[in-house]
Amino acid sequence: MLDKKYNAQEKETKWLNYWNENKVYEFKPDQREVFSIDTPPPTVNGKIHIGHIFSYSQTEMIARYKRLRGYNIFYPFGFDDNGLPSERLVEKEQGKKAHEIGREEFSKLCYQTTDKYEEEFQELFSKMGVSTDWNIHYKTVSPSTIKISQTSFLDLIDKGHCYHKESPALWCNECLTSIAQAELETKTIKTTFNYINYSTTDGETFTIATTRPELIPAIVCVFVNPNDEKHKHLIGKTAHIPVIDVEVPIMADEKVAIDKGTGIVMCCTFGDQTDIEWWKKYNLPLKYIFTEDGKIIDSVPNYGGMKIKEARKKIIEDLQAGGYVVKIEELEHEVQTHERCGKEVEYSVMKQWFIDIMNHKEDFLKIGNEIKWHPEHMHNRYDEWVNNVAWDWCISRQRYFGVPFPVWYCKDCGEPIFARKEDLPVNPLVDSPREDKCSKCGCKQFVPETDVMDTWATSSVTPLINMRYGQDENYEDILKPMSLRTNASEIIRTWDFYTIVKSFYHFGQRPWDNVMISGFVMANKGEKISKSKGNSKVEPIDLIAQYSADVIRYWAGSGRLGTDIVFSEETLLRGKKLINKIWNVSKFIEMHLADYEDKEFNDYEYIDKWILGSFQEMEKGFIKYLDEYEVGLALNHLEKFFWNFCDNYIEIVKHRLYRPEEFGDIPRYSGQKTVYTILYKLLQDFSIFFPFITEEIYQELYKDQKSVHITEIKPLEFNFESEIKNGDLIMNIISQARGEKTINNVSLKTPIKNLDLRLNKELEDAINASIKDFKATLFIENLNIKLIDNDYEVNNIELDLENID
RNA sequence: GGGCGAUUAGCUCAGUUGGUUAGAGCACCUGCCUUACAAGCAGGGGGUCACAGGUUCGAGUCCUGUAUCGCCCACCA
Repeated sequence: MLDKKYNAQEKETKWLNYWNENKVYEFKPDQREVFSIDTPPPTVNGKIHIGHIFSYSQTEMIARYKRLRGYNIFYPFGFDDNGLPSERLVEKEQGKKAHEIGREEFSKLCYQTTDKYEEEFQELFSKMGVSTDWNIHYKTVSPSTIKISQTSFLDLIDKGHCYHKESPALWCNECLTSIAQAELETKTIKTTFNYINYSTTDGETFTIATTRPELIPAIVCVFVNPNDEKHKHLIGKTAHIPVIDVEVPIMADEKVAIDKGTGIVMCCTFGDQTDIEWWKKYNLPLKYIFTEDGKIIDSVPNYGGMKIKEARKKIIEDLQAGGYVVKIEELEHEVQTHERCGKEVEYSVMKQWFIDIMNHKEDFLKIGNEIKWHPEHMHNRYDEWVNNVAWDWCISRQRYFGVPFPVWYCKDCGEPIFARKEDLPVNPLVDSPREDKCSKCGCKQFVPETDVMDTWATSSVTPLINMRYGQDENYEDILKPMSLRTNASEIIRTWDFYTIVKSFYHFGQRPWDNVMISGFVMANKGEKISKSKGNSKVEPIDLIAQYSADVIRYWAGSGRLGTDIVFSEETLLRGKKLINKIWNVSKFIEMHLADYEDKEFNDYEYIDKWILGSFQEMEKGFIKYLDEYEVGLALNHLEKFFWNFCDNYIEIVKHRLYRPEEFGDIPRYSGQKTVYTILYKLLQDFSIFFPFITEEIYQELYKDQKSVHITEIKPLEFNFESEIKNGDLIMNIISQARGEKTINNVSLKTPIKNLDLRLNKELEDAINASIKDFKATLFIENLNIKLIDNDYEVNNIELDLENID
């Protein structure tokens, strides 16, 4: 027997244990077709917020749907624990910087800390009912994944897509590491626009505006646009730079915008990306003036040793003292910052490992076209990024906690010596190469690579991790490509893009067939939830305790795919009501199935045909939405049917179920068979969204399988078009008659003394076919029907106001 | 500045390929203790579908422009 009230806390724990013990979500290859999901390994940085719950729930619903459609589900879960986010977490918890702790000790702390949080993460996601097989879960920094990342690196080396080169790279002088273009975040800051006078060696004065006067010591050239009538006469002359007292050439380049600033630009190595382009294009000298931790190098007179911002202040003062400053404007502009720490980025020049992006953009676009994007317009985001990406992918990080490069260098000639694939994983700081001398110069001493790989370099191999790439027992056949990748739109440019890059280089093919992109959770309309704003008012764990996982999932499963959603207590309340209703109607149905035996039956009552046919139609649409990954629309569609089922169908059939002596045993059985069939299917469909309460009801009433979650959705195959159409019209008439009672402020049980209807022939037949149900539902004493051509008219309702019980 | 998306009831959102009178939940108002459920049921009020043009017999839906918001990118002269 179902309990009078549903106790979510108790039942959710119960079914979690049950699923675990019975290995309901276990993946084992068999004859069934595999549906595989490449789900994002959350970054282990201490917090799972409601945004994670939102997007992971949507994926998980797809897993459940496909499982019910008979697929063998490969749905692993991972944690992205390597790299900067983990390091920053540990630094924060320890109150010390990594270099103060020491490399070995720091790594140990990183492992401990991420382990601790991963346990919490796993518990939280389990509580949400995520139907993953925890036996195939992974971490991006375990020995086996390090092996795969290193194998991937060596494979790209072998294929010539990865190179080591001294080249300008984006540099964060807070994190003390190089970073990739994809890790940039733009930020608006207030600064000053400084108009500074320079002169040519033949005495002409001209003005350049700059926000970064501290770069003046790095100036190598001045550019004007060759079409700039006002300034083109300066081309070819030599400029004298005050304060640092050097002379540089004035050159022409079309990239100079005539209407920006004064139309004259100083090129410093390196102030921005254009500087780097010009440096390469015109073979300009290199004047690198910053230290890696954000100071001016000592060899710069007057400013050496100062922090960048101090130097900026000082040099403006010096220029003002010399009378070179024309004016200073306040300016708000956008600068590029490192997304992990928010500090402005600089450029550095050092040897780094790069993966070739620029030579294969066409291939990456082609693969983007082969993948189905849901919603479709997200494909544009990808194309836009690939078209605009301007750098090869720098994968070296001068950090500690990550996948080491399996590389040593010859002490004499610098030639890299790679580990052998069969020896992986290796840590060059601890292990030695097998070779005893450099193949190039014969030197016998080696220097280990101290850099580690970028987080994305390792998380972009999740499909490889999933397929156990390069291992003896692997799933390469099954998972090339995987069925589905899911993530939020902000990491299309990183995780999706880099995974495509790697898949293309390793296998020459797409990593997945489908990509499903979720929206963001907004704190309020137009305000994204973010840690910096601290506007995530709700903790997932508290919400589960307060509302239950099923209810949270209702909220997470609402709305359109790829569309932002506002966190809404109202939606939670709506879910709570829906779940309550599912419970109550199940209790009702259970009550009337006490003597029920399921058997072949075809003699359905008219109204039963109506609801069975309606369900069949509804489920068609439901399946269509889910096949398009629109979980929210599917749920909406199902919910709408469900309330109709409760408020209309159940209200009609209850008379027949309660009083067989009046309606007959066969009509009662028809009703029983109908509610039995529909509740079973409703439980299946709802189980995608509410895995807990549906399991509780299923186990109590049906239990033809170990779990509702491994049953199979088999669409009904009735032919009840006419019953659906006319049944809906009958509902309209019932609604109108009920309205009449409400308007008269009387109970719906009030008898109707006389009801005069005008109906067309088809509808008259329908009402005659369901006459007992119809009269019982409305408590009709006399029914008079006249034929007309239109659908129907309710001509007269006469209530029996004296005979109210 | 570029790309993509959004803008529908007081609030949160649906509205498939253009087709009667634009829907739901919450909130509000009025009834109803009805042998599952008052966390319920039956009704009601509330919308110039962001704005301005256009295409069409017909536009919330298609086209153009504008505004506001969001995400991504570019802008450090």
